[in-house]
Amino acid sequence: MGKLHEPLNDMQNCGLPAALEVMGERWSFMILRAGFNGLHHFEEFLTTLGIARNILSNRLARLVEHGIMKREALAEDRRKIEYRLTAKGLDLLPAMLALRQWGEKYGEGIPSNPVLCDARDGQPIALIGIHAH
Amino acid sequence: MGKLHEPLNDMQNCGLPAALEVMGERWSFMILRAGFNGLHHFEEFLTTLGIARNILSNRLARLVEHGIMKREALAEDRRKIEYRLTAKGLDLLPAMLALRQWGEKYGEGIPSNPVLCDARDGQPIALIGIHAH
DNA sequence: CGATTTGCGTTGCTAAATGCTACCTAACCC
DNA sequence: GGGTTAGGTAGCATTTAGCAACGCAAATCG
Repeated sequence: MGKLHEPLNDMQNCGLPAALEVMGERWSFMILRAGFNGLHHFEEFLTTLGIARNILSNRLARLVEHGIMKREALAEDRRKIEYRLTAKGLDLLPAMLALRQWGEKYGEGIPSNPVLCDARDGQPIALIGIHAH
Repeated sequence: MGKLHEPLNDMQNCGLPAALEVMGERWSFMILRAGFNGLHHFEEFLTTLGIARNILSNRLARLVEHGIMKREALAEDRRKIEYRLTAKGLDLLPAMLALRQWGEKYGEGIPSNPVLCDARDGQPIALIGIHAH
């Protein structure tokens, strides 16, 4: 693998704080996961996640504000708002999966169900890991 | 790539909440990153991260409690405590890098400095992504 | 030896985030 | 119009984060 130590002085000069500004808040990752699983509506998130209404409202607004989800009222029923992951949001899939796989590996009584399978051969995808260039 | 939708009913039955129980707390990932960068002592974390003392104390204790770091007093100077990543903690590297790369990709004015380079050819490692089995 | 510094942590208090419950409003349905 | 539904807000209790000060034992200095 590679060398592990980078200069210490650029501790701030790094994408991690930027990423954590939104995704570090409570529920952000769970909402993201729900989004990946095909949920798109306020009440769906609400009942599936067991989050408080005001928090969910706030979190969705922040995700939209940061361009991770987009908010769109349906033409057929303008009460209904669709929250959908943007490209920026979809790009969080590796991070989400890596975190999740770690949780499955070390968590108690968590079935390691493969989330994604290859469309060609039906095999589960590989673990998220470090790969050479 | 694979199919994206998994059954909705197992929303809880998933490694993500388990992972977020520790790593979802504020500062956890930043402390982890500091650990990967060779920091091992309380005051180092404190000054480098700009975190409050009591929070750092609490967060380190929680990381130790969850087996992500281990706490060991140095023989040479028993005041000094070494906090080191365990195997479980090191296993968070892919998640941390994926998050960080995402932050670099979309963050403003964040230099995409390669954190890890291949020891053989000096090339930066590839982006964390989804790979077939 | 006593005095001081160092490393790590705790305590007390204020501010902010979270969570619960209830309420609000516009859009749809009849 | 009256009732329902989807999304969101408001008020208040609880939890967590943050700041500054203090505690304390191991090391170091004179």
